[in-house]
Amino acid sequence: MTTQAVFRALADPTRRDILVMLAREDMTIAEVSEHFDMTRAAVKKHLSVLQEGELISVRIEGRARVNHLEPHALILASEWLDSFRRFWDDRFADLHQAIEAEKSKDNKND
Amino acid sequence: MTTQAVFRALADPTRRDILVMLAREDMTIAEVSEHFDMTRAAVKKHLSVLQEGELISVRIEGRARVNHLEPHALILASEWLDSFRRFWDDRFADLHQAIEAEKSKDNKND
DNA sequence: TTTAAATGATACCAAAAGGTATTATAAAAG
DNA sequence: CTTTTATAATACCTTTTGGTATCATTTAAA
Repeated sequence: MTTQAVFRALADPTRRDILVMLAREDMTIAEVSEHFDMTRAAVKKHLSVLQEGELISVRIEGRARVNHLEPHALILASEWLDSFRRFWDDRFADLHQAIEAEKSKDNKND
Repeated sequence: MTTQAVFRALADPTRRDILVMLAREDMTIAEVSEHFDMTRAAVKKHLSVLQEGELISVRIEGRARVNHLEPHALILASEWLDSFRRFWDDRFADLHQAIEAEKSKDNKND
């Protein structure tokens, strides 16, 4: 697990969506695929990238592969970002409202 | 500024290194380039990506372009990750030591 | 045991990413 | 004005990325 593997995994919007989905419940490849307009093979590739970055783990149940969120690696990214916190902490309150506005725009664009 | 633009900007190790450098002091393209084994043009491209993600701003001083860290966008990424915090908070203490070990390996691999 | 379901594996393709080299501009210095 | 410095812009190249299609493999079900 490297910082690079984690940030690379987070760089794709499909993969970030998959993480959000897996935060709610474990899912098979087929179940994850239902939520996207792409082939199962493409989704499988994204899941492989997430697994390489160790953001998810997989357990095999019969013929199914059940994907499970592994938050461990996310801590790495979170801590990397935290090292910049001194630059924004003192004006965080001022910025908070602006960020909320940005985030609502975001949902339409991502 | 979108979540996508921010995570895309963070996906490259050179760009993350640039952010760390700019956290210490504002720098021109030439100054940033001195720290990397690539052409100024390549560094300029990375700076453009960082600017598109609004992780840096640029002010023009004569013929120089001075790059400046803008932590605002980093908050967006930080908050996105924080939404997963409930998955790791209760076992954070257990994981902390393992993460420190991972990070020291990291510095060699990134 | 045949068949259907879930996934794995491979080859292939187009677009994007990361890089170089080259040429053009704009501003400071002599 | 000429020259040097700092950067911009463009064309080009190679590798990676995100996707498809196809075929093989494994497991559950009829």
